[in-house]
Amino acid sequence: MTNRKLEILTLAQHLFKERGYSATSVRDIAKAAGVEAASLYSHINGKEELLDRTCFTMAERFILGIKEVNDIYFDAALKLKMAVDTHVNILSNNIDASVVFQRDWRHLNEERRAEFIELRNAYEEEFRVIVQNGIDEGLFNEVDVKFAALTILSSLNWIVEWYNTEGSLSASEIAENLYNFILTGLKK
Amino acid sequence: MTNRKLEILTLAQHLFKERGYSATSVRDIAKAAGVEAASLYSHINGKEELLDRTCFTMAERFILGIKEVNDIYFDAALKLKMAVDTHVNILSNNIDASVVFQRDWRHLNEERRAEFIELRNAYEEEFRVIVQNGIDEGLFNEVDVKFAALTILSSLNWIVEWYNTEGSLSASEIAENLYNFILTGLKK
DNA sequence: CCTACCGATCGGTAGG
DNA sequence: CCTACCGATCGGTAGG
Repeated sequence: MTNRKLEILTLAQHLFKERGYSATSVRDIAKAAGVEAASLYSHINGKEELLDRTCFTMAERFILGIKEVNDIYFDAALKLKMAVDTHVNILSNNIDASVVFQRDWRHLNEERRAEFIELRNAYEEEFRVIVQNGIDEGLFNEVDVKFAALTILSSLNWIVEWYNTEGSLSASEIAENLYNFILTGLKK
Repeated sequence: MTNRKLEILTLAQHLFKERGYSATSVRDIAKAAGVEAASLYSHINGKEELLDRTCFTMAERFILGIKEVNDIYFDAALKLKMAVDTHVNILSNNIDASVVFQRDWRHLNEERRAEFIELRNAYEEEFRVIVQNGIDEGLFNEVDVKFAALTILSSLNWIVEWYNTEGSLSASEIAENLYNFILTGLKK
């Protein structure tokens, strides 16, 4: 990918985040890039390619992250801690792309959408395995594993709605707070 | 609101949920209603009215729900339990509208969007107050109140992504699971 | 609720 | 990277 193409992709991701994929026109992206709409097509195949790259690049990042965590750590609680930390770090380092990844994957074409859902399921499965390990090791309560994994991921994903790089909490601090919340809850 | 208008609104909410507000055309809605696009305009003022009604009707439901909870209960843990139950019940009884409420409010016009954000903030504030009460009463850990309220709400809101009325868990069971998770976390 | 139609904008192409 | 342009579709209106 050329520098210029990456530049266009980054601009597009920002617009997609702000307005949504469908409500962002090729002309909006062109304007942000300082060129005419037609000129974009010497760099990209079409609008959908920008969505596709965003969704699959993010999916790869998340999957790579969780695989690394699972390779390095053995204790389920530590695995969960590191998985949360990795997830939050990927989100906070790619806020625009993360929102698109979470919200606009529905606009992928049928074939790619199916592939995307498979990748997302594989990622969620890794979280389920960690929770199951924790239960087997006697560390975690005997919760519904599927339910717990979804709840954990949803509490993580929402941060893209309010996270900003100039906020009082760093990504690592947010991850630590979230991990503590997931592990011990509100109760004193 | 006439029956026919409510019918059109319900059909629109379903399409908005599936495709997103921007990617749903007036003709899509008309087709679902079994009429020509022009015929819709004897019932509605425009596409945006359908979004507006959806967002604000849901906002009112949530706010009414939390006010009722705060009026009836005094103990912070019980308040939280009932707030979670009410929230999950509203979500599960209005899945289509809930998704639109959560995702597509961005497409409201500037003025209405500002009003909407205020309502949402007011709702979140009620959750913050409950968490703060719990801390003051010595029931809850001394967490960051704003952070905790956001995390609680995010873990609740995600259920619209996978909830289906024929699933093995009822809305009340889901609410109970979520409450237990929020209160005590994973740790044994 | 319909037919007929509006101007605006859409994603994208041809040709340079 | 541009000008010029394409057919398709958009939200919506006029008039019945």
